[in-house]
Amino acid sequence: MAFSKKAEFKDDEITIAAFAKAISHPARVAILKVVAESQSCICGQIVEVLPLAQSTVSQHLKELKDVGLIDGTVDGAKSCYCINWAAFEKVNKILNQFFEKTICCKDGCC
Amino acid sequence: MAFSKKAEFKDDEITIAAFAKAISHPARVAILKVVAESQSCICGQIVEVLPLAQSTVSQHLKELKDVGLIDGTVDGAKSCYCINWAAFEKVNKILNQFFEKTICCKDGCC
DNA sequence: ATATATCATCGTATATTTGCGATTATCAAA
DNA sequence: TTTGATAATCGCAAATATACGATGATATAT
Repeated sequence: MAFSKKAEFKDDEITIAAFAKAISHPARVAILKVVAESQSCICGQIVEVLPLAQSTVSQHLKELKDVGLIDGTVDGAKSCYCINWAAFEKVNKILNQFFEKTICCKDGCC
Repeated sequence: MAFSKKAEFKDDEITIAAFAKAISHPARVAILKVVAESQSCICGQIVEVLPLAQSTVSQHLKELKDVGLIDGTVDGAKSCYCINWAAFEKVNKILNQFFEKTICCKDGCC
């Protein structure tokens, strides 16, 4: 393979793909739901409800944090994760725009 | 790793992740745009506008076909790909619902 | 019938992701 | 200070994804 070709695409295509990638694993979808819906968003409580080890959950949390969907604050020995609602809405908007703007321009193909 | 844990999550989480995965690579985002917007949707023409080899594009097309986003019809020696607009709308709806339904239920965490 | 064009599939190499245990760092409590 | 709890990070193994050239299959053109 030698190297990835991802960078050779258009910016908006790269952005859409990156955001989609963030939610392209069930664990991360589940984490977002748990963090959004629970009163507290302590890492340990997320681990409890997921069928994954603590270190694995931590990695998924990091990925979501890297893309901006969640914020993490150190709260003593614990870490508190929260949805970044602004980013959350932005991702929704960008994905939605992709689908809305990709409209049928063809007359009779297929 | 031994085995994937994807199957241990909830159905809707798996579905959302699978659809997101389909558009988690810039090449597939680009392909969807090209197929939707071009008058014809011949594989060769898609290859022309992408920085990828024919076999690679064919693989990405297969992934999009597997998830239902596009249909492929053999047209003589050529292959004609089209957006499955029903599936396209469904994916948009499901992703959108995930974002819309994941609302803030917390009062004062973080 | 042979040659050419188009595209899917196979085989392969490399990159990335996923997952876990072990370790480390930090804070709280004893 | 030591102990325990929490969570990030490291190191490793295995699975998946990405990418391409080569090959195969099919249809068209000569």
